[in-house]
Amino acid sequence: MTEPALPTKDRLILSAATLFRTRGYNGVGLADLLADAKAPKGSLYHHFPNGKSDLALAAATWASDQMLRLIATSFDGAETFSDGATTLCYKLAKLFDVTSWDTCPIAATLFEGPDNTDFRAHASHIYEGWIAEVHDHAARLGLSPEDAQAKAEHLFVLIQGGWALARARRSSDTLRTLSKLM
Amino acid sequence: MTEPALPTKDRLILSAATLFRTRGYNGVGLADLLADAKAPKGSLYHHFPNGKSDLALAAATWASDQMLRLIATSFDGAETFSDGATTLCYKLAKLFDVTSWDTCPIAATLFEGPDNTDFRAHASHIYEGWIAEVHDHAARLGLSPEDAQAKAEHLFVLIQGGWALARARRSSDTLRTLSKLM
DNA sequence: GTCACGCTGGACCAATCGGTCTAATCCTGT
DNA sequence: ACAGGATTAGACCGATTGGTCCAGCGTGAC
Repeated sequence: MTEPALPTKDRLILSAATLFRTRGYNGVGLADLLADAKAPKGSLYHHFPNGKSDLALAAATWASDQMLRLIATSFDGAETFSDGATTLCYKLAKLFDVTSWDTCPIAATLFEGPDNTDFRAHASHIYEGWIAEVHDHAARLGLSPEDAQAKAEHLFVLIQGGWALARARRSSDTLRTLSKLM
Repeated sequence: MTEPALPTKDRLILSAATLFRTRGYNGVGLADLLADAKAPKGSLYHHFPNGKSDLALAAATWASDQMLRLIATSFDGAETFSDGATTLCYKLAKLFDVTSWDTCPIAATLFEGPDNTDFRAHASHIYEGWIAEVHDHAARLGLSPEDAQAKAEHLFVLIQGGWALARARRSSDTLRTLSKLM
């Protein structure tokens, strides 16, 4: 399941991102995590001195970077904001089908942790990063700063909500029809 | 915190709904649950033979009923669909401020359980119930069946996504501006 | 060669997990 | 008053939890 060629630290992050995403922070024990990453307990606490919580922050950041890249590639070739938004929704739908993601990985990983303030701040920072990325593309495509901000937040809301409905129905179609709602 | 006058079974459901909502299914141990409900372990397994998972289903149903009632009261006095939707968003914003809800209670309770198929089916059924309730009000207010369904799903998506953003920002304002997006 | 250090492997720990079981108690119908 | 089911109270259980600790491994520099 996990590339054995990857360095241990990366394998831990990848396994954590995958498992937290599907079962939530509290739903995954260190035993499962280490078995999936094929790493011993010593390595975990060497790379992440604070253990599970440190790993969760790293996994969330990793997942966020993936999302940022998805946003960038969706809008890079777009002529209009609407085009970029539609492409993003279709890419997310494909991702939904491939990985059967159960939740927004950030929510699953960060909104349960023991140290709520740190986790919550990190989650908020990540979400604002996504919105900022969309905002920048919107501005580049000609929207006024206020319109760009509004559109970016609107798209965020649609994607979060659309993902929730897609998960409940186990169908990615909801995500594909999202762009019609903008 | 919990009314001592309520029967034990109801106290268990109420505590479960509250705790699962804020910390997620796996984030709450039976010890916390029983302490909050001021009930001994024997009572739990008397009223809910399958223990924690039975209780989670009951708690989710209870939370869903609350939401259905909120939808009904929002649309009952409304002249147009838009009016009802706006009222609902404002009521949810107030609820957000009062309870500091962290997640959609259904998602927090049901999308983690050990028996994924049962839990998932229950969650899906509950969500469709919300959409159906909105659909009926929309149809009553003059929308065609197709429009009513589309509007109901659109509102569901906006609320789910808007709640996620409101939670990250710790501000209910996001929910109040939602109705402008319909 | 050998020293030092980043990393691994896993034994071990107290605490907590969800769940079982039985005795005591409460309540209601007669 | 009494019977008997419904409910409560909590001791107890094995499994698992996240975390600590240290001995050993591999590999570079000198």
